[in-house]
Amino acid sequence: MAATIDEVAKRAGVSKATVSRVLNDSKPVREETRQRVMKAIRELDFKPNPAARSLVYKKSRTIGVVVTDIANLFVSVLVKGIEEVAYSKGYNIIISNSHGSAKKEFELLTMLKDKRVDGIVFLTSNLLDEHKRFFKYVDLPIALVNVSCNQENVIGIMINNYRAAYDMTSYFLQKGHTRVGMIRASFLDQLTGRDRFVGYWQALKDHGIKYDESLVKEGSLETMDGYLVTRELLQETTDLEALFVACDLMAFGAIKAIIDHGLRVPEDIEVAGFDDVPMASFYHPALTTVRQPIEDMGRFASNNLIDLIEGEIIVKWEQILPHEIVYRDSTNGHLSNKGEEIIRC
Amino acid sequence: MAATIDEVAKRAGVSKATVSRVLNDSKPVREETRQRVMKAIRELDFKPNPAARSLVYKKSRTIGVVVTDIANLFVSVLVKGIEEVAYSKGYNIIISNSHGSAKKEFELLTMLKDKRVDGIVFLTSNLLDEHKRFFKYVDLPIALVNVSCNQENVIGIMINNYRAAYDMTSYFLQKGHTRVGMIRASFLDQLTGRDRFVGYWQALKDHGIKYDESLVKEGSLETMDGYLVTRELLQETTDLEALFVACDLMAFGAIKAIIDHGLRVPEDIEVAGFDDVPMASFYHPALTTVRQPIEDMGRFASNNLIDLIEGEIIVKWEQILPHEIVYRDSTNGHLSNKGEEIIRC
DNA sequence: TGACAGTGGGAAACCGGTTTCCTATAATAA
DNA sequence: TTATTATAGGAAACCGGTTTCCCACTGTCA
Repeated sequence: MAATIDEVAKRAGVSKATVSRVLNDSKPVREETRQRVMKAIRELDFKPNPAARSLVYKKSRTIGVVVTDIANLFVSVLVKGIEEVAYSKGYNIIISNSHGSAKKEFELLTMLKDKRVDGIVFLTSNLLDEHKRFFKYVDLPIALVNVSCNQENVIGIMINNYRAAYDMTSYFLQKGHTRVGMIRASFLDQLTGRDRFVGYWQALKDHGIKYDESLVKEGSLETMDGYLVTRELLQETTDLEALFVACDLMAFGAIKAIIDHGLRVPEDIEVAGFDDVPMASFYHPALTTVRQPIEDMGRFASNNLIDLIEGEIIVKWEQILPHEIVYRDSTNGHLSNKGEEIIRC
Repeated sequence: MAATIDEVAKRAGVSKATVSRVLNDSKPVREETRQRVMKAIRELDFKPNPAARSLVYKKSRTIGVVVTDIANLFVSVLVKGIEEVAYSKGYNIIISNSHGSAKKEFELLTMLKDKRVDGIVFLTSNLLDEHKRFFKYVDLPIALVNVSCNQENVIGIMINNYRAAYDMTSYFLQKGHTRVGMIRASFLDQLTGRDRFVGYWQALKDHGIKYDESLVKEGSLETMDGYLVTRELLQETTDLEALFVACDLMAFGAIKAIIDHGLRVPEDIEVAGFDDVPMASFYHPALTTVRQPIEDMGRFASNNLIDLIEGEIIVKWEQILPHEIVYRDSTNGHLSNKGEEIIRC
């Protein structure tokens, strides 16, 4: 259907080698000839077949993206950033969902390797040693989001999760709360989950508050789980003053659970989330949260990965992006209490 | 790096034609030979190069997905459905965002054609005649979501938007409300937007309520716009009793605006949305809404498109999926008032 | 005028598969 | 035993590009 280089060559009265030269200006071509070729290309609406090109170049100009669940707000915003940069650099992305299963993740990584993608952006909720071994096996440039992995050809993009959690918890403590709970990511989630939990733990310690295990619950990263787990927490505890939730989606569920339990946010219990997904400011009450530059994280992942693919020299194998804390109604605004306020960290 | 068919052939002591035959069992091969080849394939971890294959088959086993904004909840859930089916059938999807701009849409459709995708799933907020002409030009199987287009090689997947809007509006009217407003999709959005508006309009008419233009506002499909537009509406109107919003994301913004305006939902104003995005049941108050089977719509789009690509006979060029109405707190439950209740339509 | 370098462009090899065409051998029929 | 027919599998063409290799032609210098 589509025109081939041979047809262009014939129409322009040259060999296909010449057409190729014009296409990529890889070798000087006489101006008059170039014009003839260009004309033929235009007239036939010729576009080189990417499969044929990949075959010679041994590059597919495609990057694979493995995520836990594209329907998750954090993930889809991330993908948006990835896509934007990839597209602008002439790469395509192919997306696949692992549903958080490590088995599926390996399956997908293998599939992508077999599809000959040039590199992979990988978002997992739990980086295992097995993953690291696998990275060596697939032998492709890889960009990890939210995790780092000190390994050849693997770059990491993240924020300082520890610091963010520490600051958010400290904020509660500085307001004088002593019963501050946390909904953290379930145990499997080692990476960001652990850092955020440790930040919480350390802040308590530094403020001389004893860590109380009964105020900490674990959930997967979904709204439903935030709801269920918080309901449990409320049934077991009566003096909770503030709750730090490890991601916004769970925080929405947590707030809902608190209200359904007959308490008010922030009057009875203050709640803070993590991520600043697009909905956070429109939830009622508007959610105080740690703003991750999610879309930027996607852009960076894409950008650095493509640099790596194209053989640029990588100086920063680990990229820590700045985060902000956004104070909104769910914690009754900032200390100074002037409505939404953003603190850059 | 990766093994080629020649290496496999050499190792198995056969010609590459034979390896290919074993790979695709396209012609009988002696069992003993097949075993030898299989062994070589296993030992070299050989996977046929998809670029080389595409070149011969003139098929890329890739489908392009053009959406307005992947970070939108409706869209990402849709993509999830698309991906699931495509993956299970051995297709990859490549995603691109149009940001709702028709110019970008044409650019992307062209790009996908040039990339030699086998078909395209297309989600637009506004189907123009120019699009239809373009479909002819790209000459590829196309699946449209939320729109139909009576044209060769173009299939449509949608729900009965008119009916859903009609039912939802009637519900308000049956409760005795007479001042029922609507936030509809902005004018550009002809397709689903129009059907939903006409459903609202017709329901009013059938219940003998005069259509009042001042109760209808338009917004893009984002939360922020729902907020802004509702705020305007509230400033201009004092006797609003119920509000039907054309999509959940805008409905969240609308509820927020009502509360910020000092009124209560549902006590003062009842609000209903459209879509049933994952967050709807966890918003506070939980949102009454039309449940579109979004993920299923994605699955159907993917499935039917692949059938079309593979030359199956298509009987239903237009697929109307069933919708449901989910009654939740934002309208104070169903007529019978028994909490969340789902009516299948 | 002849030797030599520089330049434009064609022929052919190549990328890694699939498929057509054909031959050698085994199996069957006469 | 010979003629005929299947069957397995090799050689080569092909898909649509890029790149190497080489040659013809032009312009420069001796």
